[in-house]
Amino acid sequence: MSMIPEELLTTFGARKVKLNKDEFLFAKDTEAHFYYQVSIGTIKMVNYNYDGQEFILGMFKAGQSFGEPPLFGHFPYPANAVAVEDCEICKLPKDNFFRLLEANFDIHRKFNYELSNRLRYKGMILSEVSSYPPEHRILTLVNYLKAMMPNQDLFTVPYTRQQLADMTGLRVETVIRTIKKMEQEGKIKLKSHKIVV
Amino acid sequence: MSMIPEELLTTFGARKVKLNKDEFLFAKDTEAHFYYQVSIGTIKMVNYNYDGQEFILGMFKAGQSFGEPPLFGHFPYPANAVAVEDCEICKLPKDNFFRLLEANFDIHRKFNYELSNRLRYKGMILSEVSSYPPEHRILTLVNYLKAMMPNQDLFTVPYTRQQLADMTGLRVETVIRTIKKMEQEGKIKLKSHKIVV
DNA sequence: ACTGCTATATGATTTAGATCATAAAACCGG
DNA sequence: CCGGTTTTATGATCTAAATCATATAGCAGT
Repeated sequence: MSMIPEELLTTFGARKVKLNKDEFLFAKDTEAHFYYQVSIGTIKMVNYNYDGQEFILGMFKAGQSFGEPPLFGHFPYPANAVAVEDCEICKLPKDNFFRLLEANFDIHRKFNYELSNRLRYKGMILSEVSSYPPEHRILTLVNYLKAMMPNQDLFTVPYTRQQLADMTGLRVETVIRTIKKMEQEGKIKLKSHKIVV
Repeated sequence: MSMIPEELLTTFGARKVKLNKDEFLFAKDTEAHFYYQVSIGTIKMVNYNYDGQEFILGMFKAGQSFGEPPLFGHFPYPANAVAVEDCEICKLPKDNFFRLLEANFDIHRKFNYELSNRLRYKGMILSEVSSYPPEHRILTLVNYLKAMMPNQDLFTVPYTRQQLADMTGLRVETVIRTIKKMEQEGKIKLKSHKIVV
């Protein structure tokens, strides 16, 4: 389930760091020195524009890694990593990470898989944001989120309307109104305000 | 310069296919069976929405590969591959491609690099499309395109206003007006209608 | 149960960019 | 050089979603 088993990370010299909600782990445009993997909590990769509007490029939960593209691609961080809730993160120095990869071909392959799937997500969202109305954007995102879940029965979207807005390039009010409308039209179901698919 | 040297591709059984301008190489939502690399011409990865509006997810020229994420990530094509001009494409069956990768660790690494950089591009465009006005979007795209060029002197943006619109989620008219305004304000230079940076 | 904070809700107003319509350049093949 | 296609250009109008302004509901901690 984990991108890299924690024991293996420890063997290669990983440390754990704790973050409080809303704390930054690293900032956009800085250099990447570590491999990171969520142990507990949720991390978001996020960009802020001039007037503080957020755009969430990805959400990462227990077992998932994030912020590796700058390690592979040799460029500064394209976004900020921020704790959505209190977190515990495994942190492995870059060099050790590459040593670990060399020694574990299967894991190296796993990163190809992971990066490709992130490209898929970004391409999908990009097509949505560029030319589809709010309803379509939200439905596409929700369906994707559900499809990502191993367990295929009822799935409750674990995000607030603000977060959904920040993931789809919409404003909160628009998301609130759109979700309400869709519920009234029977296009989606809500359970204590959360979308259930 | 090439993602994979053509001789090596040939050794592993690659064939060449020719495409006329506007011809499709593969369609969104179909299964991926081949590795593709541009030999001559330009391929665009593109999505069409209900009323035919395009969104260009990437442009690929001689030496560049495209459409590999579905091979690595085991999902159907998330977009269509269309010839922007007459093209010649190297085509290698999936299995042979993976055999080639196994035999060439350095090339495998190169794909990590390439995928990471595409993620960077998509993340950048995504942040732009979601919350920046036309002028900013166009400038960001243009600067990125220039930065990608090995030769760092004068760079002429090789795209039409329609293509720029399709890459930034804007409409042609908006791109035309914005470019004209930026030129008048001295923010960019034009040479026979093309942006020069 | 009360307080404070965060999330959801909803109406009124504004606006940037899409649309629509039409024209003039620029380019291209024969 | 001509006729056709593509690209660039520009004005007028429209509209969906952003913005602004409050309000209410929900929840977490004391």
